[in-house]
Amino acid sequence: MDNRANILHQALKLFATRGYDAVGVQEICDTAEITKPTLYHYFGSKRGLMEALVNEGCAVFMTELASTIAYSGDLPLNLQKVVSAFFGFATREPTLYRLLLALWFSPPSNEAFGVVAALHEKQEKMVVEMFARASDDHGNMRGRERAYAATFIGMINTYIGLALNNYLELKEAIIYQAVKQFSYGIYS
Amino acid sequence: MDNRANILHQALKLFATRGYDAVGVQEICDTAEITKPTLYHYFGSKRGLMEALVNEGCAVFMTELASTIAYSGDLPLNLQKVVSAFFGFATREPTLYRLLLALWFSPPSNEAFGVVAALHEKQEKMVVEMFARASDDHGNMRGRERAYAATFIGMINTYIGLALNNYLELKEAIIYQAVKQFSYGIYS
DNA sequence: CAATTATTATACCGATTGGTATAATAGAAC
DNA sequence: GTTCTATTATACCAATCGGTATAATAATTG
Repeated sequence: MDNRANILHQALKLFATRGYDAVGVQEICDTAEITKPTLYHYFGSKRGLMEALVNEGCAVFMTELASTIAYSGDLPLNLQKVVSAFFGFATREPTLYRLLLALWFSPPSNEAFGVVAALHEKQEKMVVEMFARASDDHGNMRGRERAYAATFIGMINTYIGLALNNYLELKEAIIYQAVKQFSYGIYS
Repeated sequence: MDNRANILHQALKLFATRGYDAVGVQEICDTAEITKPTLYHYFGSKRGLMEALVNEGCAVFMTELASTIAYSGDLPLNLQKVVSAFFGFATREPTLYRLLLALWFSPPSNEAFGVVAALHEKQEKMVVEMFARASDDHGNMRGRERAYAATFIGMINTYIGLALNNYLELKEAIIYQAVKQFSYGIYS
């Protein structure tokens, strides 16, 4: 048995369903059928466990996202690729994404917030950069790159949140709808 | 000094900035300069304190919201009124709204989630009802009232979340933008 | 003033929090 | 067979968790 992977797996389930603060280290150990020193041997601290969880779980998606933001001269196509990458990740890893969403809206002073804050900063920087390059073709966008990026990511997360609560499915049609809807806000 | 009101005030600040789970009852008492039996005399439990906080803080807004959903025959006007009510509430009570947002995305098994779940259900029911009446005039909407309501509220909360993090200001123009943006998703 | 009521302070409850010191055990290399 | 290293188990730490029993105090009423 791979204890490390098992700890990560059980911790993710517990954190996602009950919250980072509400789950104690002891409970994680009991669920994974190991003891506390074992957990601390692998991760050093509860926060270290959380960091491993988030970073290793998002690594593939982050490189995937990086490749979608290269501006191609066709902004709608870029937007569509970004939305598709987010939706795909949320579909593949719904439990992890639920945890990320909860932490994103948790108070900044919360220990677990710091872990995902860096992640979201990277995401935002990527999307900001995409809009910055697009504003070479669309001059009226210049100066609003940051607001656009935040609104765009916010809308994506709204759709994902609804999907996680079974209000809708993240099918192809929703991708187009999201892009169109957002684009309308820009070109208005 | 009104101890009850003071406890509510201090608890709101602590919960909003550090999270419901992360704040202990003792800390609330210390901040409000009272003792634990006093707090339990007024609110019975930590959850009871939370309920009083949310219910009393949202009472005015909820009745306000109820008056905006009476369908007037002009859907865009209705949508605008609803958005305006939400934005107004979030502007008047940013700390409370930050707390509500965090709890809305917290795991359902979390104690504090239950407190706001009822509130959000009421909000959703109101908006669903509005869309249901509007679908008498707009037949192509029928059957999607619940999805529309969730998307609409989700978009509103996205804008409020961005405003709370200083990405934008909830001015009049944003209300129109939100309504237009959402409407475009419907009539597409 | 005496009696009643509302509110408060002190001290405590068992359980749990994140984290660790120490030593026993398992496996591999020589 | 012995030594070395990686991993594990037992037991513990002070601090805090939500909640409460008991009794002193303050304000109100008769």
